[in-house]
Amino acid sequence: MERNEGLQMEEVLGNSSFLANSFPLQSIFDFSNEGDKFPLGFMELFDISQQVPPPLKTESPADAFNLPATPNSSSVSSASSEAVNDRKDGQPKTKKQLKPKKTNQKRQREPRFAFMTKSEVDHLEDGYRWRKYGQKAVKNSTFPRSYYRCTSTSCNVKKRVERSFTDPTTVVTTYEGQHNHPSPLLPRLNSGISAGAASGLPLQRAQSHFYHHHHHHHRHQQQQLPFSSTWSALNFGHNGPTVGHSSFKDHGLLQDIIPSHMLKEE
DNA sequence: CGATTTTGACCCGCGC
DNA sequence: GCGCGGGTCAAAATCG
Repeated sequence: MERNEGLQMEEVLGNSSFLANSFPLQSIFDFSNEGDKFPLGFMELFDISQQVPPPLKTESPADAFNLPATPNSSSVSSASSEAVNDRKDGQPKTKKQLKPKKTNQKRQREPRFAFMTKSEVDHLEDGYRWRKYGQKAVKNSTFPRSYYRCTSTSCNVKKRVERSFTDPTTVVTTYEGQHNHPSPLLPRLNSGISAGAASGLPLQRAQSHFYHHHHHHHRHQQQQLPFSSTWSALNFGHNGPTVGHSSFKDHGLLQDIIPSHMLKEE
């Protein structure tokens, strides 16, 4: 029952609310390891134009995110490498709608990383094309969670989007996997970074903060935003992510992105 | 008319 | 073994 990563993150976010006050939008990254071929902390990649001190032991994300030009702030969560669930396979029971997928292989979940962003639109533009393949109600939340998959063939990157229940102005976006192809959009700014992205570094575009004051006459998701501002690259920092304010080791939270006990706790 | 979204059925692991 | 909850499929409906 406790697998509400989003909520957990909210919690974190909530703790660092001061952050929210300082920045138009914020995000929380959640990833776990396994791709740390880069010596850089994600913060550095975050804003390549200016060097930021490594986040390694930052207790408060805010410190590290003292960038005027970078509207995004982040914290790390964790990812579970646990074999979560796969799809179907096995034998058709008595139903007719079974898909004969004879792959008994457990789909190992790829590391996931998530971040929260203040935004009115649920689906943030990130330079890739996605096809929605599902939507489910989130427990303890009135907002649903949407599941997207990268439309590029052979690219199995998945993305999950849900609005925070405790803070409806924020959306939690969780990415799973890495793109193995360049972004279909984007002018041409993948010079040095593309290499990193291609090798194993998830690259995520920071959202611009002037998101909302664009216009909001309807509730359509998918909104084009000015690709210009900042680029943020996420790097897995082996361990020692900065979440919330506590030291946050990798033994509790890093297991499964967040057990959630948001409202049930008390 | 092809690509994408919608949406209920189905799957699966887990806790009881 | 059943029910719950998260996740996925796929047919029908929509969109562009």
